Amino acid sequence: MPELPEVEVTRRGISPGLTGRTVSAVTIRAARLRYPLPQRLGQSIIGRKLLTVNRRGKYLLLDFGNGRLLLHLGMSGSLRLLPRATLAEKHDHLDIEFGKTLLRLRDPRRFGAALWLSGEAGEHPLLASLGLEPLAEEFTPHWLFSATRGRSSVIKQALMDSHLVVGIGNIYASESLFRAGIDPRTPAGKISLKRYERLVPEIRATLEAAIAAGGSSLRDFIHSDGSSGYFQQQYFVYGRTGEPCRVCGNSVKSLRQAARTTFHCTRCQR
DNA sequence: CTGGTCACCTGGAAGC
DNA sequence: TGCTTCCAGGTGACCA
Repeated sequence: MPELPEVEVTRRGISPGLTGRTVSAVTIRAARLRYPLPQRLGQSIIGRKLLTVNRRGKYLLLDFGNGRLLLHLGMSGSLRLLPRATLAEKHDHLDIEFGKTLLRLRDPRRFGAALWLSGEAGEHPLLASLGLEPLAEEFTPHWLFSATRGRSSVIKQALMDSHLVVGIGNIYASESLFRAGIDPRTPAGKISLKRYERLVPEIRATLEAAIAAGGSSLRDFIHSDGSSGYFQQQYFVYGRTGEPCRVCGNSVKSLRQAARTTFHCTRCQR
């Protein structure tokens, strides 16, 4: 379930080995994921150098100078660096070869995306409407307070709205709200500035801790499936229905919000 | 414009 | 054992 931390760890995992390298081959094995795959990608990037690997929200942007390859991992996607000759398996949809190294996109549930953006990345509709980066300086308690005035939707959904703030998915929304002591059912527009002054730092701390946890497995990243360590961190509430709250011992509860499961502690979060 | 719901896809777990 | 059903999740589409 790649949320912002997993995508950032992926970026840090592939960037050093690929930046400045020249594309030697491209293989596409599927017609589409969320969107049709760019079947002519090879014509655009073979012989060109990868200049940078950037992240915007949960999107990765590989800049080749003449355009950018936008990648999204959906909920089951992964990117790995492998030796060129590594045989492809069932859900390996896209390979980009850089000499003897291979960048491989695997995505069993096909919720991910690969798009070739020949124009300015910011002009693409998928990127143009994105909200603030939660780790950027602009994401302040006062900004979130102002942006949510008049919103009747609950805070859990507001945090997961990528047009407001990017990168926070179901896991980190529940975890951040627990750490801030806020009931996930509270309307976002009714939360005080004082409470956002607690929530914003907790969002940052949650994301940064997850990046650090994944970062510790970066060394394995190159040769493994990239999943080691990411999800083995200790969640406070996520996926712990019926288990004791790590802070007060009360039973962790779950509920459905917008067709998603939310986990919370009714004693710690009010 | 806002908010709420659903489809997309597949593998794995749970239920029978 | 083997079949069926449910669930997970990010995001855009769609509707009220």
